[in-house]
Amino acid sequence: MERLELPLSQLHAFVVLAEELHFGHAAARLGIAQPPLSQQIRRLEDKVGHALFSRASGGVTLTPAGHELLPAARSALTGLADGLAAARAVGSGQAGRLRIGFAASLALTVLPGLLRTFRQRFPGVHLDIREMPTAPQIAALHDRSIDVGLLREPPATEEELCFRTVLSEPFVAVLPAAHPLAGRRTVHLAELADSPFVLLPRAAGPGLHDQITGLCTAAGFTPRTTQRAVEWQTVCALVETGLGVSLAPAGIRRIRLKGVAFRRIEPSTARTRVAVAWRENEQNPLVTHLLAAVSPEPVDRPQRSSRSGR
Amino acid sequence: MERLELPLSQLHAFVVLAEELHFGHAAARLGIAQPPLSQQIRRLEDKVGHALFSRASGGVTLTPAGHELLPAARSALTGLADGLAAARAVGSGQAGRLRIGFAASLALTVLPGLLRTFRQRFPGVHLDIREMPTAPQIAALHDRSIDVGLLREPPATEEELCFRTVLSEPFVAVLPAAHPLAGRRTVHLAELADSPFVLLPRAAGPGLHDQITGLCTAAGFTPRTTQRAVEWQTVCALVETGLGVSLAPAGIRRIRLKGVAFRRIEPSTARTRVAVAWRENEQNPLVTHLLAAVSPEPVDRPQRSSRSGR
DNA sequence: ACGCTCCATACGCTTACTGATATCAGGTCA
DNA sequence: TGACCTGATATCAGTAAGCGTATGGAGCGT
Repeated sequence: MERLELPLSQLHAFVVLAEELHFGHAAARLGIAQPPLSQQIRRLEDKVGHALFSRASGGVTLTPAGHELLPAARSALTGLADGLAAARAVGSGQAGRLRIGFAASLALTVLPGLLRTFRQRFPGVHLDIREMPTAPQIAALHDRSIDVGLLREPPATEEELCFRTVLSEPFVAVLPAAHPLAGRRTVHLAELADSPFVLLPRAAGPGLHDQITGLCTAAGFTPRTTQRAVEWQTVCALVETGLGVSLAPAGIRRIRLKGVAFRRIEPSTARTRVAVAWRENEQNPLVTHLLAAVSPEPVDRPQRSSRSGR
Repeated sequence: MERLELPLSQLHAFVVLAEELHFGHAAARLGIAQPPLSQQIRRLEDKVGHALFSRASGGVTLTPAGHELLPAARSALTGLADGLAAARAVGSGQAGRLRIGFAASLALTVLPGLLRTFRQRFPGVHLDIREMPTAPQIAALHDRSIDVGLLREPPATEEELCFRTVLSEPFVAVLPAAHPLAGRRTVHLAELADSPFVLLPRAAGPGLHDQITGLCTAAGFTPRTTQRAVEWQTVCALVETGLGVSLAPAGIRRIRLKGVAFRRIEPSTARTRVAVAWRENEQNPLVTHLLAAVSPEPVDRPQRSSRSGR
């Protein structure tokens, strides 16, 4: 690609003149006087090395060379304008692509609302949503295969990544309706020591799993896991059939099953944190927009609930 | 199409930097120092309104906006370079299209050589060759449906058209080998008065037809046309079978048939002129090139045969 | 801590593009 | 022939882009 010194204004003048075939009218359309237009065309012709217009008496005409250049000039101008507009749209976050990883346990709680909010605000953005456990999310953020992660129990410190807590959920006990404790409003964790547990496989979310078993250990027992399921809905279904009890983030209440009761846990200090994660120095403005969408205060509401975490 | 002030040099710098992802290397490839390159990119980013590169430590990267702009910039640059090259080619007459009309009687004489010469010199040019009588050629030149005409007996004066005589051909008598005059080297026109004539229909070339009959009239007789044929080859074939004699431009000798003899005519001043015709103020350089190709002196031969006509 | 790489910034200079006004030249038409 | 429209030319000035050299500052490795 050799050096081509060529102001686009000249191409623009050329295209307009090719359309008008009249120097005066073209100059008026360009908002300049006629002599400058003559100069523009002349300069362009000098660069091409041949006449682009024939100024014979009786009217201005395109020469064959001009006819040849016209489509290239036109497509360059429009293509460039479009490309510029597209780049601006992407740059301002009105368009583009955002790849989001999310923990399975959030599919029913924070994720739907977040997506709805974001899609409303940025309809032009293509969202790539993929379910993945916390650790793979961290890895995916590092190798740039996702842009934002929605995960539980963020690691305290991670190089080049930022985290922000979105939600701090208490735990609830998941009990079959027939369970003796289901009549109570609050359940002490230790009271579940003898019940068989239904949990997610540890691999599906090691952080949350370890936290749950850690809570049990703190309450003085080791949970006896009789059954595992890969989704919370299945867990609830299994609990409903009386296969056992479970311990889950409060967001799970969204799953409404008749034979299942959700009860508050003591000690109530046990909480699981949901966080968004992203790369430091992220250049994609969509990430910033998503962070705004995920924040507890919607942008369009003036009030400040002062619940923002950092 | 709004005003977009955007030097192509910046786009070029952008594309090169996007390929190199290294300011120093890109600047070297562009043949400038590094600071100017930084300025170029910065100016372009200012115009776009967003960063196109991420200059994080560890390397330069394209931002999503830059990624969006890159293909548009690339295609604009290459498209423009191609368009410019094509326009130059057309402008210099190395490419393009040339529409040529030719009289039927030239199909075997000047036309083949002319086309061969021109094709050799300008292989990139597309030639549109169409057979048409003289008068339609004049009309076609006026309404711009052909660019060059090859015709016989050009009108003495014609508005906005130029003519140049290419060839001044004597006439020859076309005789069957068995004809009593075939043994002579030269034939007096009047001697053909009693022979039936084979001619082309007048409509196929009124100028030449009228000249032939005019010659006969000048020699004191009116040719008795017993047969007409639309091509000179057919005329010769008919002559060969003894159906009659004919009068034709000397170029017809190219048609070699055993039973046909071509003999010089007296008076030898009778000649038919072949001319090229083109529009005054023609902007297509191919026309000029064709005129050069049609001229008696080939450009690459230093010798001058001084036969050029005007 | 030092030096190295890499990019950004500051400064000064030159170029040339861009625009306007005024004027000229060629053609057409009344 | 003179009014008029066409586009070209001449001249001038303002602006901005382009370059180079010199320098600054951040990050990284030894």
